[in-house]
Amino acid sequence: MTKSLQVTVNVVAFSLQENHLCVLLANGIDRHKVDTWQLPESLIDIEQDLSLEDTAKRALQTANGIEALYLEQVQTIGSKNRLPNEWSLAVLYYALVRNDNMIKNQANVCWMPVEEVLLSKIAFDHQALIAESLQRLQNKSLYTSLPIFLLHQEFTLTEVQRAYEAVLGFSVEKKSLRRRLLDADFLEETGNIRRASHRPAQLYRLSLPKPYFFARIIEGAREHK
Amino acid sequence: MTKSLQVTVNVVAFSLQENHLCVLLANGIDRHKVDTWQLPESLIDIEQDLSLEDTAKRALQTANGIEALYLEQVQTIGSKNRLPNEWSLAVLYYALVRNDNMIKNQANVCWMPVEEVLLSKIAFDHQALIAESLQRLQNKSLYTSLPIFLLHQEFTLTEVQRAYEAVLGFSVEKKSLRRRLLDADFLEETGNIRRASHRPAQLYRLSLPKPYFFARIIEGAREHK
DNA sequence: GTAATAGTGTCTGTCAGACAATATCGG
DNA sequence: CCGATATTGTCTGACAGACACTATTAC
Repeated sequence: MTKSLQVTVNVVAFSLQENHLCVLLANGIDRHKVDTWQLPESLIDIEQDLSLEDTAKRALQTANGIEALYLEQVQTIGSKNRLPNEWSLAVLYYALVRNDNMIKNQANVCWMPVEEVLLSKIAFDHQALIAESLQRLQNKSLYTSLPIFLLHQEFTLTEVQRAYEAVLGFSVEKKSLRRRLLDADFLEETGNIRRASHRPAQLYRLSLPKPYFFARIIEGAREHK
Repeated sequence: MTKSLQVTVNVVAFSLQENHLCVLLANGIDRHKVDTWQLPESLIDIEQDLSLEDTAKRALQTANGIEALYLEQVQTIGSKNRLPNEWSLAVLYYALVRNDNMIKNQANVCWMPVEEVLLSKIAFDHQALIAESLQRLQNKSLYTSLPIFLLHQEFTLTEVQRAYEAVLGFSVEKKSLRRRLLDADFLEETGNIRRASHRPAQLYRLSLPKPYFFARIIEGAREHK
């Protein structure tokens, strides 16, 4: 006889809140009882879900009614000791989410800054899952346009730079980034302009809803020899 | 009531046979009844396996008694329609295997060149799984030392070049590759020499059993403008 | 004008590709 | 010597980082 195996799908949803990269946590009782918070998750529903990605989307919906513009599978973790009682299997996804129209302050749900999450003891091994996802997002952001999926539909190049910086955790060189972005031909000017009490900025949008892959990575600041 | 879900672990094992990248297939009846061949697989054994990786290793063992020097999870595929009857879940790994001490011509097992596999109708959706794995291996080989894990413990730089070419499917520039390899400081000379009826070649080994990550990718031949 | 942010010019450094030249063996 | 493969020299080109400079707005 084989015991049946519990399979869950967990989603790490990232969004930007005031230039900080945040992660969606659910089911928390209290903002200060950190160990009650956990990642959104769903069990596979073999009647309802056509694919694993459906399950992941459902996990996001139940948590907050939000929709991901980008969803990527990270890894499947399975082991005897992951959860206290028995073998368990978790398929891990991460999602990139815009922070417009976002239901904030919904009960049992919060956006916690990643720096904070990585120092907190949240439920189960979910901190490790977040760390995995963050690392994947960071690596991939070095050679793709992924951080743009955290922005509104129209955005300035400076906002793109802020998004990269929030994701990567270090400052990126303005000119290099703009060169990459504009040379690559996946942005188009909307014709609109963002105004403030300084020089106005051109607004852009993505010409395709897919991430762009650059030929080289962002290298980061050069060491002074 | 929820029906229980079948979870298998499939492994795409790659090796080099005379400078051709090959994939391990199992359970075939006849070399020419292609649709009987399939990938090595195992069910998770919650008594025996401590982790998913254990299951993957067991899948390899049962198939051929071989051991992987490198094992990486690619993806988990789950959907209602993947297999004819019901929801199914497959955790996919790929493995890099040396072709020394390899049990060849074992019954029910064969190494099939990837070009051939990609044109054949093997069992289930296993061709797609192989295509996925190959793509991951190829992408990663552009910026890592992965192809070296297909070689013997001691190898010449020309053999490394052949391994890259077998994996990538295009020829790589000799000098560029040697520069990358030697500048990177993850190879050490063994002091031994491979002799033939021409200039002998220096033998190298990996100084660490981990893949090395280069800062840039192999770009491939430049287009003539 | 000033403050503030948007956007550009241009130099340097790194490293990949191209490809010719040289080195070292067996026979 | 020749044939074959190993190994090196060196030029070019693409593109990232550095950083100073100019541009345009609100006030």
